[in-house]
Amino acid sequence: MDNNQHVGDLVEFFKVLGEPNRLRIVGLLGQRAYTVEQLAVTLGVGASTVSHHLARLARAGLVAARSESYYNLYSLQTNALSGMAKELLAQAQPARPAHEQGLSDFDRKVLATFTTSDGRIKAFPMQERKFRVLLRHVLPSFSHGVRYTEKRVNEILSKYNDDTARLRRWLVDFGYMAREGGGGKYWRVDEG
Amino acid sequence: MDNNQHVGDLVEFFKVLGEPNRLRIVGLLGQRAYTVEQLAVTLGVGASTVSHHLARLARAGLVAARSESYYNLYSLQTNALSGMAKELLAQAQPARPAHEQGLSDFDRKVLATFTTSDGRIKAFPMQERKFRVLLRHVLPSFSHGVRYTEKRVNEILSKYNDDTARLRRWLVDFGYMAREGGGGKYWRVDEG
DNA sequence: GAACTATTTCTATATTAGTCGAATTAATTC
DNA sequence: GAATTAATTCGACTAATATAGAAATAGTTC
Repeated sequence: MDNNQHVGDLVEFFKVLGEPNRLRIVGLLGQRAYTVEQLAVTLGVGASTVSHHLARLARAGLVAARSESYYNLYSLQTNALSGMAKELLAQAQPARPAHEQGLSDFDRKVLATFTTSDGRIKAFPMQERKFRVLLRHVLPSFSHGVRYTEKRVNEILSKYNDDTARLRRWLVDFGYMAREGGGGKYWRVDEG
Repeated sequence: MDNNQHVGDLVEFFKVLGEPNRLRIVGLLGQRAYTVEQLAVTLGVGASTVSHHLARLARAGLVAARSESYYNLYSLQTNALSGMAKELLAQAQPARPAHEQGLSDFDRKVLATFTTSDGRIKAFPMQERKFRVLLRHVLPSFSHGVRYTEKRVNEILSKYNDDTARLRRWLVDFGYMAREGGGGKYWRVDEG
C-alpha cells in the first residue's frame, strides 16, 4: 500500500497543528497575511521562534510566504487545510465503506439486495453462496482472540437482525465461529 | 470569547493525533474493536505503552472501552472525529465568512448586490455610504504596517475589479490608504 | 556602495513526552 | 477463595522540540 506515505504526511500534519503557537498562527493567518514580527508581538514570543514555526508550517504546505518590500508576508494555504479535513471526514465515516471495501461486485450486489442502508439484514437468501456473504457481513463485529458470552453474541447480532438465535447458530454451522462445550463461550474462527 | 476553550481542545486534538502509534491505533480501531494486547503485537510495542496511548485517546474522546470477559475492547468514537473534521473544514473556507462576519445587515445587502459569489465587484454604487462598504470590503487584503509598491497594490486589487487604477485612487481619496510622495509606496491607514 | 532592516540560521538549554519493565490492580475461572 | 490473566500505574531513561539570544543572510533605501 502507498497508504504508509499518507500516514506519515498525516502524522506530520497533526504534529504541526498540535502546538499552541502554531495553531494560533494558523488562526491569525486565516484572517489576513502577517509579517514575522507582527506575529511575534501578537503571540508574545521571539521572532526567531516564529520563524521556526513558520518554517515547519511551510514544510507541511500549510502556509506560504511572499516577499514584500522589507517584509516576508505569510498567508494561509487553505487548500492544504481543507484537503486534510476532507480526508479526515472520509476516514470518520466508515459506516459502510470500511467493511464493504475490497468486496467483489457479487458481494456488493448481494448486500445491496438483502441489507438496509444501515446494514441490517432484511431477509436471508436461499442460495448458500449468497447466504455466506451475509454471514461474512456480520463477522467483522467480532474480534479475533476474544471469547464472547452467548448473551454478548446476541447483543452484537441484534444490530443486524432480530432472530439472533438462528443467526448465531448459522455462524457456527458454517464454520465462521466456534463454541465451547461447557461454559457456552463463542469465538471467531481464524480464516485461512 | 469562549473561543479560547475551543483552541485548547483543538490543540489537544491535534497533539493526540500527531503521534505515529496513536494515529495507527485510530486507523486500526476504525476497522474493528481491538484489545490492548492485540494492538501491542500489531504495533510492535509494549502493552503498557499502548495502554498509555489509549488513555490519552480516551481523554480526548476519540476512543472508548467496554469490558468483555477478560479483555478491554477499545473502539473508535467516530462522532468526535467527524465533529472535529467538520470544524476544520469550516475554518478552512474563509473565502467569504471571515470578512463578512460581524457586518451589519446593510453592509451584507450591499455586498450581495454589488459583488459576485467569489467576492469580485460587479459595479460601483453611486451613494457614498454604499460605496464605502465596497472599499472596506477590499481593505482586509492589505496588512497594517506594510508598505506596498503600486504594482503590488494593483495585483491585489485585480482580484476584485479590473479597473485597479481607479480603485486604488479611491482607497486613498476616502482615507483608507495613504501614499508616499516619492517612492510611490502605499500603506493601510489605521482605523480609529 | 554604505547603512539599515527584517528574517533566517545557529547554538544552547529546559521541558515535554514516548518507551520499557516491574509492580499493582481488577476481573474471571475453576 | 486461590490461581490466572489482562490492563493499568509507577519509575526511570531517552529522544524530540519549543524557546531565546547571537550571529549571519538577504533585500531595501538613500
